[in-house]
Amino acid sequence: MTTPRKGPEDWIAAAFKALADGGADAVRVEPLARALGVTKGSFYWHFTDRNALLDAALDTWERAGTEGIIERVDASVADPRARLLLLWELTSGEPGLGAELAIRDWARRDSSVADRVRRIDARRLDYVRDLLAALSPSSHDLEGRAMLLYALLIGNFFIVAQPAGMDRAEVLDRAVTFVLDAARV
Amino acid sequence: MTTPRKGPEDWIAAAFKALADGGADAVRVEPLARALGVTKGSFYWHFTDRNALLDAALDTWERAGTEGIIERVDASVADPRARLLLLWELTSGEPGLGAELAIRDWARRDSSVADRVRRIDARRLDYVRDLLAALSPSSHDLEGRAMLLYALLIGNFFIVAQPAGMDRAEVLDRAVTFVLDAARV
DNA sequence: ACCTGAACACCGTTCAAGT
DNA sequence: ACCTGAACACCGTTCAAGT
Repeated sequence: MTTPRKGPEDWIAAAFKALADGGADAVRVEPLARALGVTKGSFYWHFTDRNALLDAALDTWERAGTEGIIERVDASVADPRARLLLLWELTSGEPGLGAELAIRDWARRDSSVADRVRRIDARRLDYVRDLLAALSPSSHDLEGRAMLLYALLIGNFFIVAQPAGMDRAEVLDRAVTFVLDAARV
Repeated sequence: MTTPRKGPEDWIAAAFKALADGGADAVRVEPLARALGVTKGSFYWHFTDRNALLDAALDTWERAGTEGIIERVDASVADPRARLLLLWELTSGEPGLGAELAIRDWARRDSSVADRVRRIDARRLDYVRDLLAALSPSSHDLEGRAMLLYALLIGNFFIVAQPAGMDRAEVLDRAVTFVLDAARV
C-alpha cells in the first residue's frame, strides 16, 4: 500500500549511504532506483543528472563531517583535552566519514569538490586551534601546533599500519603531550 | 609501419598513468585500447580482466611509492633532517603519488589492496623511524614520535587548506623541531 | 506532478574468426 | 601468438506516453 513515489530526500539519503559505503562510484542511478523501488527514469524528474545527486549527497556529508561532529563533541564533554580525544575517536570510526577518502580523491579532479574540502579543513582546523588555545597557556606557534594535530588526525585516519604496541588513542595522547610541551619554550 | 602489437608492459604503463591521473575509475579498457591503437578485444589476450590490469598497475605504484622514493632521497642527501625535508617535498608533489588517495580509498573495499597499503605504511614508517633515531640522541618514545611525523606526512599531503602564513615546508620544519624537543624529557 | 518503458551511447567481457 | 569484430550485459541519459 506504500506509494512508490520518492522525493529528492529519499534519493539523497540513499546516495549518501552509498557514498559512505562504497565511494562515489557506488552512487549509481539504476541500482539506487532498484533499491528505492522505482525505475531509473523517475530519477530524472528530481535531478538533472547523476552529478546533481552526488552534489546533494556532498551537502549532507559536509554538514555531518564538520558541524555535526563538532556539536556532538561539544555536547558530550567540556574539558578541551577530552574534546580532542573524543574528536579523535569520532573521526576514527564514524561511518559518516567513510566517504572522506573518496571525496578527497574526487576533489583532485573537481574544483567545486575541492572547495568543499577546503572549507571543511579550515573549519576543523579552527576548532582544533581553539581547543589547543584553551589547553595551552602559551600561544607560541599556535598555528603550527594546530596544523600538526589536525594533520595527525587526518593522517592517522588514513594510515592502515599502526606502530607496534600502540593503539590510536595512545598515539593521539602522546601527540597532544608533545604539542603542549613544545609550547613551553 | 609500427606494429599495432602491444605487450602487457604497454597496458600496464598506460594503466599506471591513468591511475595516477584520474584514479581507479579512469583505468578503463576501451579508452586505453583506443589510446594504444588496438581494439579492446586484444586486451583480453594479455589479461584476465580489468582487475588484473589494476593489480599490475598497483605493483608499479607500490614500488615507485616506497623503495623508489626512499632510494632517491638517500641518493640525494646524507643528513637525516635534510632527508626528512626532501621526503616531505617528494611526497607532496610527486605524480607517482597522485593515486595514493584513490588507492587508500580502494583499500577500504578490497583486502588485497589493504594489504599493499599496510606494507607501504610499515615500510615508510620504518624509514621515518630510522631517520628520527639518527637525528635524536634519545630513543625516548621513538615509535610515538615516528608515527607522529609519518601521520603528519600523510595528513598534510591530503589536507587542502593550509594555515595562514605558512607553507608546507614550514609546517614540517616546525614539526621536526617539536618532535625532537619532545625527546628531551 | 510524478512515473514508466523504450531507446540509445558507452564500456566490460566473451568468443569465433582472422593473420 | 596476437588481434579484430560482433555480440551481450550493465548503466547513464532522454523522452514520449501514461496516471
